[in-house]
Amino acid sequence: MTNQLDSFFGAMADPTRRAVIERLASGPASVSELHAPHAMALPTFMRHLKVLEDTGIVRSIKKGRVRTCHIEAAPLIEAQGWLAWQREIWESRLDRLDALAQQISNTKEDQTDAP
Amino acid sequence: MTNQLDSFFGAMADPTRRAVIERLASGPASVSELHAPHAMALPTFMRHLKVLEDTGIVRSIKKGRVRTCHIEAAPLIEAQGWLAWQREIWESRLDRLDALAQQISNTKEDQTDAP
DNA sequence: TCAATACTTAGCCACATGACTAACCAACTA
DNA sequence: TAGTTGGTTAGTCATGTGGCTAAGTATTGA
Repeated sequence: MTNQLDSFFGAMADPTRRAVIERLASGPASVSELHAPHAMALPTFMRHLKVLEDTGIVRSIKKGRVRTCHIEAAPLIEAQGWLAWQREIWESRLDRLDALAQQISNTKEDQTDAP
Repeated sequence: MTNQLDSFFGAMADPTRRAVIERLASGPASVSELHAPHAMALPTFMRHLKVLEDTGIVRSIKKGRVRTCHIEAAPLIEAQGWLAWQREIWESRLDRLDALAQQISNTKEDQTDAP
């Protein structure tokens, strides 16, 4: 279960791989098209692609000698969800602290007003 | 610039570190409190904490012999923003494809209707 | 059919990462 | 003040990751 997030975040931790995602967000592309802007050997680049495919972020089909890649949104949405969830918990806690702080300051006011 | 995302995603790629975030989302805690549920040596755990601190996701203050940690939302929000941005591009592209598909099917209807 | 194209496989190397133990320091507490 | 608690530093080790070259396979176009 957490394994999904492990490999997703791991995949996104590399700038080359994030660049591939950014490129693929605007439409499918072949391996060499994706490789072109990156100054590294093709086999090295292919291994980055493999990481993305293994994680399920990218899918590809080979037709003839060309492999075309496209993006798969599900893992991206899941990770975004996890982050949103954490943020929600964190922010609701801040709200509670805020409420508590107000409560305390109100009590204080009562005390100073009363006698 | 992208370096920020690099280290953030790298930090989140480990289940121990994500568990720490999940714990800290519901309030600050000391190192030993954070360590307790994890079956690993303290120095090992401390290095996970260091990764989180270096990335700016966690801050800590030492008072006496106790170090108390709390979460810092900014990097979390930034990463969420990046994911949302990618998703937006991807979805708007799907919308455009959709519109294009409709346009084509309309043209087809016109053609079949006309003669 | 032959050469170019588009990957693919195999194998190597350097450095990063995650885990451990052992020993240490500093601050409470009895 | 002596022991305990809470954290820290140092050093070792195995595995993972990102990079390379060299050589191989399968399509495609001339």
